[in-house]
Amino acid sequence: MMNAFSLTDPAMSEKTEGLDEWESAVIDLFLNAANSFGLPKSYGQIYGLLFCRDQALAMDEVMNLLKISKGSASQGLRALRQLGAVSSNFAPGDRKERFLAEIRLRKLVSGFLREQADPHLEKGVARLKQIERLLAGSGSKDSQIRGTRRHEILSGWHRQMSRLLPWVKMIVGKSDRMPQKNKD
Amino acid sequence: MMNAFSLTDPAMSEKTEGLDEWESAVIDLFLNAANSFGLPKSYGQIYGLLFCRDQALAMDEVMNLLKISKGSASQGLRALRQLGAVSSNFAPGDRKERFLAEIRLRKLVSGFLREQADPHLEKGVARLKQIERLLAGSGSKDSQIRGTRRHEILSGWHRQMSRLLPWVKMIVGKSDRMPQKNKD
DNA sequence: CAGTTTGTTCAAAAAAACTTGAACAAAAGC
DNA sequence: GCTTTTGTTCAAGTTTTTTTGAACAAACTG
Repeated sequence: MMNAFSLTDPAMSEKTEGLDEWESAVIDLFLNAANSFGLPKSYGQIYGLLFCRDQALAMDEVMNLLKISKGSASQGLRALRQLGAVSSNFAPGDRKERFLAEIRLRKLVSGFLREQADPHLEKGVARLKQIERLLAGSGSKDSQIRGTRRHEILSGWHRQMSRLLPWVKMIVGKSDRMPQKNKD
Repeated sequence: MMNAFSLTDPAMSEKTEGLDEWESAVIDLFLNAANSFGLPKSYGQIYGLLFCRDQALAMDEVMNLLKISKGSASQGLRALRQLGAVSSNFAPGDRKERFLAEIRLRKLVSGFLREQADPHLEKGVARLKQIERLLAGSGSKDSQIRGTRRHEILSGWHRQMSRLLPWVKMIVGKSDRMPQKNKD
């Protein structure tokens, strides 16, 4: 139950034990991608590892392969599941929860938008209302007119962004299916 | 973090001297937005301030109104110009460079994508090539097959993201013009 | 039930990102 | 040329975010 395959060179196995070179490169790719999306590096590493594997991995395997702490693994896996980027199976007769990467881009994008973009749009509504409220307060007549214009501009932006998101999901959804395996 | 705006308290007006309440709220909105986009807070503040104003502001005015350092103001304004989010005019007979916010959403979005998304896509090509190279290296036959599949998936994602960006620019561009003034 | 395995939480440590301000350069005025 | 104004750079300081690991809880086992 411990490992899937043995390494050819025991001397090199200390550093990236259990990971092939290409896997390390993929993990590093996702590490950087996570950073760009404003997510912790460890989330990217975890996703990258699962992305490489056909078999679902348990938390301790993730910890050991990536050499990250229990806390990071636990929090990372939870957040990724929340984002819809990994799913978990409780294999029958096994106590461990095992994790698998979601590889359909459409799902990844829509999960990300749902968790990151949608909340911001909602908060935006509240902020616009607050600005509207403040407009009546202090300030010269001139400032109030200017403020009203700015409020209108921001409202327009908000409307446009709200319209954009469904399109993004749609466009990415098109032809999401990969050449080979279709796990849908 | 020293955010915020004083609510109806004249005693606190020292802090946000020169800013109306609604302006502070707008600046705070952009501060948060910048954070969400992975940009430093100060960039958001600077853009927010310029967004509020009809007149172009000089760097020292930005510094004083926002109470930020010279370094932040200088770097922030430069980065924002690079993003196409602010433009600068050298008023004739004036030594100071003065800055104005770009308020066309289309321009903001395309600038952001150009500076942030496009470079990542380019780097992605290089990374995919690197993975391809590593695939031939160490690893069992089984791992190589798996790696090849993953490489194909990533290539597909890359293609899709490349297709998406032009659409985003187009969709946001549509009806960018605001109800009132048309500055195009 | 006592012992073991599995997973969560959170305070403290470490790392990363941002801001500051003083030294420096560039250009204009005198 | 010398001084003043304007803007840049970057090392050091500050703040924020992320990671760690030990204590805790929950669930299974025998």
